[in-house]
Parts: sequence; structure tokens; C-alpha cells
Amino acid sequence: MAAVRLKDIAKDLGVSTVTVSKVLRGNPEIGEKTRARVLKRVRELNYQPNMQARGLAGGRSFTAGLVVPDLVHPFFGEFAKSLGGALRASGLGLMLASSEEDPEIEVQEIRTLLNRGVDVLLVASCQTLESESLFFGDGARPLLLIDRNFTKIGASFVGSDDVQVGEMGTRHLISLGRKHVAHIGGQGMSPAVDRQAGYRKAMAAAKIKVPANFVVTRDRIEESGDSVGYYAMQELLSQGARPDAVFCYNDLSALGAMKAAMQAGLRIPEDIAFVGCGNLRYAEYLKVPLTSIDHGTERLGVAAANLASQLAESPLSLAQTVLLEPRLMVRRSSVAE
Amino acid sequence: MAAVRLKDIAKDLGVSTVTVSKVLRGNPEIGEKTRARVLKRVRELNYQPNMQARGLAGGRSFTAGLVVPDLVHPFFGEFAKSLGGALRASGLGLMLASSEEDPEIEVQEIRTLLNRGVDVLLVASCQTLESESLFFGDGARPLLLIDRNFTKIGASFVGSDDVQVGEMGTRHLISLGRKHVAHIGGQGMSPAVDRQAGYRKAMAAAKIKVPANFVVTRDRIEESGDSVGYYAMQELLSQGARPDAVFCYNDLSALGAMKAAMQAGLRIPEDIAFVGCGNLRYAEYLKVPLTSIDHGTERLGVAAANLASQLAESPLSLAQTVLLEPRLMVRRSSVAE
DNA sequence: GTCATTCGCGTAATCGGTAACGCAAAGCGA
DNA sequence: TCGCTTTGCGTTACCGATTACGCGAATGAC
Repeated sequence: MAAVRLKDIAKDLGVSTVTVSKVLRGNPEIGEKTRARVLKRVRELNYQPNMQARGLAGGRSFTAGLVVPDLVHPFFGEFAKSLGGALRASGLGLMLASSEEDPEIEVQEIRTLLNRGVDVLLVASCQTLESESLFFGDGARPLLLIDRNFTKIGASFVGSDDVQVGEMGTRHLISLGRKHVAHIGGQGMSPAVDRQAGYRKAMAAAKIKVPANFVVTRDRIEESGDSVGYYAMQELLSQGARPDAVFCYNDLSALGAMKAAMQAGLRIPEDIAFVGCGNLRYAEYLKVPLTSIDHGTERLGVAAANLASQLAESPLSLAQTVLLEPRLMVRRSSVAE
Repeated sequence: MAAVRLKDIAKDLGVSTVTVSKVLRGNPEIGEKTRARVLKRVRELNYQPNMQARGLAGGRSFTAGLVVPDLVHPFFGEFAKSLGGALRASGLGLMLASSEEDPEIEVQEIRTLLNRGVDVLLVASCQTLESESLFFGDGARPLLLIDRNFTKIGASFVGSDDVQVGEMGTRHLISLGRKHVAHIGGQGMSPAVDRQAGYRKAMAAAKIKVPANFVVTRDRIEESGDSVGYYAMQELLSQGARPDAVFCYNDLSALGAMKAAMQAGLRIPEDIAFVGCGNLRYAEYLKVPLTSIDHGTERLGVAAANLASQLAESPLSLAQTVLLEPRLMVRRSSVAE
């Protein structure tokens, strides 16, 4: 069952390979009769074009490359899934790489993907905002940033409106009558910065002053998973003025924070309410179901796929930005049953 | 910053492209002096080989293809992550496709991956065992089955020893003094079959008869997520003889089953104990932390990557089977604190 | 000092497909 | 019927690499 090539079909029919190629490519200069014969034989032999050769000759590989920091992170998993499906519908394959949250691996993976000839590069970068000047592809292929934006680069972007995310979560807590809303934040990336900005915006709109020690950010390098939130919460609690609500940068940190709060004997949500971001699956099975902000990850994937296939076809088209509206999912961590 | 090609380096140095290629390939027939000059220039220009061309000429693409049923499923997410990292270490890229649990899409994705010239194909198939004769690649590329085995095909396999998984979970429940251990099973795939076999083996070893209505399997098609377990548990409870323990096919079904049990007023684990499979993340944050069997997903990924890179290098080597030992993670769903 | 090796590198063909051009036959108007 | 445009398909070159071979020069044996 060796692969059947263009040449085989051509020889079979007594035509040239070019003719067959033209038929498959939809070139109108081939006569109806020949076209029909070719198409028939193509189906009979179940011909499948060799994409490597096609890529070499045509300068396109019909493949998109995706670099994510961590495939296990529910957001990126869902995103990759949704993206892959939508890309397939556009005839694009997906090459996947994980940077393991390491900027150097990220650069390496990007290089590898480019060498493999991807038509468009999607990156959820783990570079910090300061390193904006760093290597981001070779400029020859369109770049599409995911979730984390680097405005100075001028690349396309698909993600959530994170300022709104921050506002929405914080406003929810305020609307519940909480006056002492703290924030456990992330570091370096645009979502972290923007969500904190949204938090401050909502607080300002409600005319509530934000005490300096109410915003805690911890370096993600030294800690992993939920421990960031855990230690951040301990830090908050060790201070005099205790918050009655916390808006957390993401769900995992919210989990850690809730753990620390419960260990300190606080009741959720009576004594202290929590809001996370990401709306991770199983959120409803948790000990305390978590109120969270949903990014509409599937829609993000579809939007990214659309933009990607457009960029793959016309690499020189202008950079575009797609921002999706977040949605608040209210659960027990903020509202008692 | 257009891509630098072999030809550019060659022209620069006044040698032929073949010479450069030979140097990079480690061919010993090139003199020390030339070799040094070439390597120097290669580094200066930061030359990156075009993998498409390399693949065309050499018949290898240095790429592995992976087809999973659902990237969001924690097992496959973790597996893909681990696999990708380990493959990278072997110089292989990863092309990812998701079949969405649809056998037809699966076949389509496999075709696509083969057209793209992957050197080896890894598939966690969603075909049922009966459809073994179905299309599984073209036979020209080595096939590596993941998690779900099809013994008749004679392909390589990497997965858990699922009979042992079933035994281990069931034995744990029996060792806790439970006499009425039921089983909520999956359908069609080898893990489901094997785990049920393990369950029966453990029951037989303890000389406990398995009532016919103590084994419930439901068709996964009509239901999704945890609802399988939910309805299965209701089915179990609606019968006269009530179990005091349930060994579940996977964690999600265990979650659903526990939900149904709690709704029926049963206390976990006092009245009824549960064991799941998969040891999904967040298991410890659950309302009732779930005792589960860990597959060592990361190790599976690494093992698969090793085998895959070996198969990619010598496609004709014999099919191999790698079975990893499962580990029991005891939590509150089976043992009170 | 010859002849046979080895060494070191280049030439040509190939992988499977695509794009630019060429060219014969058919169509058409006058 | 002559000449000009289409129509329909084939030739050639090329994408960027690799492998098989060829050949001149340096090397060594005698």
C-alpha cells in the first residue's frame, strides 16, 4: 500500500504530472474530458498529496504552529482542542509545542516550528513584558499572539478583554456589599497587568481606596500550581487589615488562597468571598464551588483559527486584534446558597 | 531576515552545497579545515535547515503524529505534554490532532498526518474493539497505540496494565472490609474490558460472588462527562441489593456516581466507598477527595516518546509493548480521615 | 619515479509537487 | 484559404535538501 504519487496517476492515464496537478489545483485550462478522467482515477487510487513536497514547491505547508506554556493548564488544553478542530475545517494542520513556561525553550520551539515551515505561528508567550524585544519568529511568517499580548510588537492578537475581566470580577464582589476587596495578582504578562488595572478601575468607580498591602503579587518562578495563591493569602492574612473578599488572578491561585483562608478558620463566603478567572472544569465539584470568570475558551480557539487561516493565506495582511467578552459564573465561593 | 539556506553558506565559502550538507551530517570525508570553516559560518549565520526539504529528500520528517480523542481530558493533556517534551529531546516535532471521539474523524486525521509525512503515528484510538479491521495508517509508517490496545493489529503499545488497575482498585476496597463491591464500567475499549476483568479477578481471589446486576456499563455515546457515572449509580441504587463500595472505570464516572450517591442520602465513605481511575488533578480539592489509581501519565509519555523515536529511526523494528505499573492514591472517598 | 590508493570535494540525479512558459491543434473571422 | 487567437496540454526549471557516484590531487609503497 505504498503511497500513490501524482506521477503514478499521470502514467496511468498517459498524461503529464503537471496536468494532474492542474486538475487537482482547479486550474481551468484543462479540458472537461481529461479533467473527468483524472478525477476518476484520483478517487479510485485514493490519492493523497504529499504535503511536504507541496510545501517545498509552493512555499506553503498548510500547517499552523502553536506554542503554549503548558498543555495541562485547562485553558491551553481547551484552547488547543478548539483551535485544532477549527483549523482542520480550514484545511490547516496543527504542530504543537510546549514551552514549559521557559522563555528559552519557547524561542527554541518557535525556531523549530519555523524550520518545519509552518504558515502561521500562534504563540501564548511566557516572555515577560520587559523582554518585548526578544526573538518572535523571523518576521517572514505572520505571528498571532494568544492570551498574552505584546502591544509593541504590533502582531495580531486573540484574547480576552482582561481589563474588563478584572472589572467584572471586582464589581461582582463590590455589588455583594464587600468593602475590603483585595487582589492576588500574577506577574509579568499582559493579562495579569490588565486584570489588576481592571480591579483598580472597579474599585475607583466604587470610590473605594485600595490599601497598598491589598494587592499581592508573587513571583511565579519559585512556586507552582496553587501554592502561589496559598502563600499570597497567608501574606494578606498576616497583615492587620483583613479583606472580606479577594479577586484572584486565576482559578488555581484562588484554590490556594481558599485553602489558606480555610486553614485560618475563615468561612467562605460568609467571612471572605473569592472570585477566580478561567472557569476551570470541575469548578463545580470543588469543596467550595468557585465563582469564576469564563474566557469563552472555545470561541477564542475558533476566532484564532479563523484569523490564523486568513493570515496563512495572505501573510502580508494587517495585524488584527480580537478581544472576546468574558462572562461571570457565580458559585458558592462568593454567594452562599 | 529571510531564511538562510545551504546554498547561501556554500556560495559564501566558495564550496558546494553538498560539502556543507556533508559537514552538517557528520560525514567524515570532509577535511578538517573545510569542516571548521563551514561550521563557523553556519553558526554565524545561524543556519536552520529546512525540514520540509530534508524530509522530502531523506524520506524522514523528524516529526511524530499524535491523535487523541480529546485533548481536554486530563489524561491526554498530560500525556501530550509529556510526550511533546520527550520527543523534543529526541529531535522530533509533534503534530497533534484530536478525533473528538469520532471514529471517522480519527481516520481522516490519521490520513492527514500521514500525508504530512510523519515518521511515526501515535494513536489513542476511539474505535471500538470490534472495528479492529478498520483503517489504521498505511502500514508504511510504524504505528504506536496509546492507552487503548488492539491486540489483533500487532502494533506497538504503550499503556497501563489495566487488568492490574482493576485488581488494585477492587482489592483496596475489599481490604477495607467491603463485601459488596460493584463496578461501573466503560465500554468498547481495551482499558474498560481489562479493568472489568481485573475487578472480577480480585473478587474471585477474595471468593466473593459478583451478582449480575453489580456490573453496570452504559453507552458512552448518549451521555457525556460525569453523567455516565451518575446514571449508572442511579441504576445500581434502584436495585434491591445495595453495594457498599464501587470501583469506577474512571474518575469522571466516579464523580458522577458520588453525586448520585450523595443525593440518595448516602455518606461517603461510611455507607459507600469509591475508587476511580486516572488520578485527575484537582482530585484533592474535590468535595470528597477521590481515591484513584494513577497511571503515571508522565512516565507513559516518556516511554511512548522513547519507543516512538526508536520506531521513527528503524521503522521495521519489531512491535513492542510497554506496560506501566499503576499506583493507588488513597483519599477520603474510600477511607475516612 | 611510477602506479595504486586514499582523501577531499564537486556533479548529477532524486524526492513529489508547482509555476512559468512553449507550442501544436483547433476555432474563427475575413 | 490564410493568419490570428484560444484552448489544452507538455517541457523545463525550481523549491532545499540528500545520496550515489566521479574525478583530480596528494599520499604512500616499491
